[in-house]
Amino acid sequence: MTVSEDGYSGRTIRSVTIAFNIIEVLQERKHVGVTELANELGHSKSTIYSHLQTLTERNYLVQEPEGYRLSLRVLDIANRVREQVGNYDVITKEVDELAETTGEIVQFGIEEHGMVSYLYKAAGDQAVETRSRVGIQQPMYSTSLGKTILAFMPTDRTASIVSNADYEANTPNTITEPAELHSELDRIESQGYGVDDEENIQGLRCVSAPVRHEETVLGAISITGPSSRFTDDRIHGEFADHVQRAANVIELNTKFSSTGVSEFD
Amino acid sequence: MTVSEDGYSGRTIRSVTIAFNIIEVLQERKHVGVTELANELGHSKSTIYSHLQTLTERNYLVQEPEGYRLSLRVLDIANRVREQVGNYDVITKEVDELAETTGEIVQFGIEEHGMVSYLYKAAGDQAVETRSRVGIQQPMYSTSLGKTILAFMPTDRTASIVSNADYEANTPNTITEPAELHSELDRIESQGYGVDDEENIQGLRCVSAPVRHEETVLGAISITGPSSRFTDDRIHGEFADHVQRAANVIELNTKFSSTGVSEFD
DNA sequence: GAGTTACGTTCGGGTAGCGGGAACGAACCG
DNA sequence: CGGTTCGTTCCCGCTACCCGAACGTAACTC
Repeated sequence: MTVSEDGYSGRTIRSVTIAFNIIEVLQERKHVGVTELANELGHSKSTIYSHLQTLTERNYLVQEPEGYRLSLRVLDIANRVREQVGNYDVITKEVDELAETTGEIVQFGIEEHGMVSYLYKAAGDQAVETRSRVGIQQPMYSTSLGKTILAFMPTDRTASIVSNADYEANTPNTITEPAELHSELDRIESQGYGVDDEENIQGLRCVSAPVRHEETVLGAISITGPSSRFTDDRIHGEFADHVQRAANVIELNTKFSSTGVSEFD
Repeated sequence: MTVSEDGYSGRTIRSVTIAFNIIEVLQERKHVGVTELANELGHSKSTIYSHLQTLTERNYLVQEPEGYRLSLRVLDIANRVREQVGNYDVITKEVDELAETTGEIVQFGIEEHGMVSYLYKAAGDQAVETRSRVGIQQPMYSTSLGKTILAFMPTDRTASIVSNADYEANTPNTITEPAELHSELDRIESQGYGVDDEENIQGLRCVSAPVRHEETVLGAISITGPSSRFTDDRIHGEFADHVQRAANVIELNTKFSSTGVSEFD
């Protein structure tokens, strides 16, 4: 199968766009009414109404006296998605344990669409706030998870992502040059783990280790915390050890539950 | 706001239907290709292709060499939905504890669309298999959760659901008569908990208690297990106590996080 | 209780946005 | 190298969709 490069020429379907606009508003606010949505999304009430009917009939929405709201159906889909990803149970176990022992934020991320998506997150008792949340995306080049995944991907995929990213400096430390990124990736590949030194958020440092499978990476696990607690010594010492050990456990326990048979030549 | 009765006259939108058909196929199988989907759903490849583009652009799908797959974005939506429901954390805590102490299946359900939707489920170490799963729906009249919720709802809503349900006997014990159901609901209301005596699945019995808030019900919590272990004595004794206590804890901890202000007359 | 406002819902028409079919290019096979 | 199968593209025609306007109803005001 061929995977098209970026730049969508295929048409995007208007009605579907509207439907998901509605769903995204409903993510933010629990109950929304027809008129409210119509104003917000710039469509007529009748249009919105038809969409709401469709979504309700399909059981993605529920109509209540206060307005429409997302139904629990989404939870079912989410569970299926979790099941589809490598060994979700092992991942949560390792992440939870690491969060408990270190007291910091521990996350597991995978690559999607040239960005990092967070699959699971646990916060230890000293954990600071971050902008990440399960299911959302962040750039590859400015996070330790992203860089670590990039470093262990097949080289062509890495190259494609590195060259197609639009770099934006979140902090003075953010890497915004493909060349610089490539050499950073080489360093990560040889040392076996990646570090984010306030490149994504000022004051926060992270360490990540990859979970590898055959020729590619399933994802990576990271510890995040304030620079005050994340000294060079600890980062390259205990923290690097921790993430690498956890990544290893996940690797060993992950009987890659892919449906597709891996193709050998 | 007026809430329309069943019987959709509003139009349902074809493209949205197709989009969700795709998503539902992707729930079952991790990776699916264009041609495969086109055949399965009875549309041309170009149609499917446009939809896939739209969904991918919106980040609900990811394109991989093996085909398209659902992205982690869904997990974010699911988390939001959980946050929107009353106090999710308390509910999981109580359900987990009850599953641990009893060893059986414990579930929390709410009413949606005249059916029971499962919000959370935990299995104790002796737990048997059931057909329920988080996010899916089951009839109100044949489950203890459903009957219990019905019993404590505002009477007009109860009446509407009871009369609009299409009754189907899953087992010889299933209640299929509105009149009979109403008297069962009265019994549940007066005794404070509901029982399912092999009405939904042969060999399984359940006990449920309602979580009430002001004039209505937020949901109900239930214990499920094999009739062999669920004798009349235990059901009306320890099990009824357990669910009622847990429901009570949830009630007390639930600062109803509704956005809408409840209307008093 | 009339008048007002705001809501969800219904209906029909005109148009552009979709769905279909066919063709292209790229992999992969023997 | 011919055959197959995949994803992708393109264009044409029709229909399904979006809009606007009207309706019904609940709630609130004075």
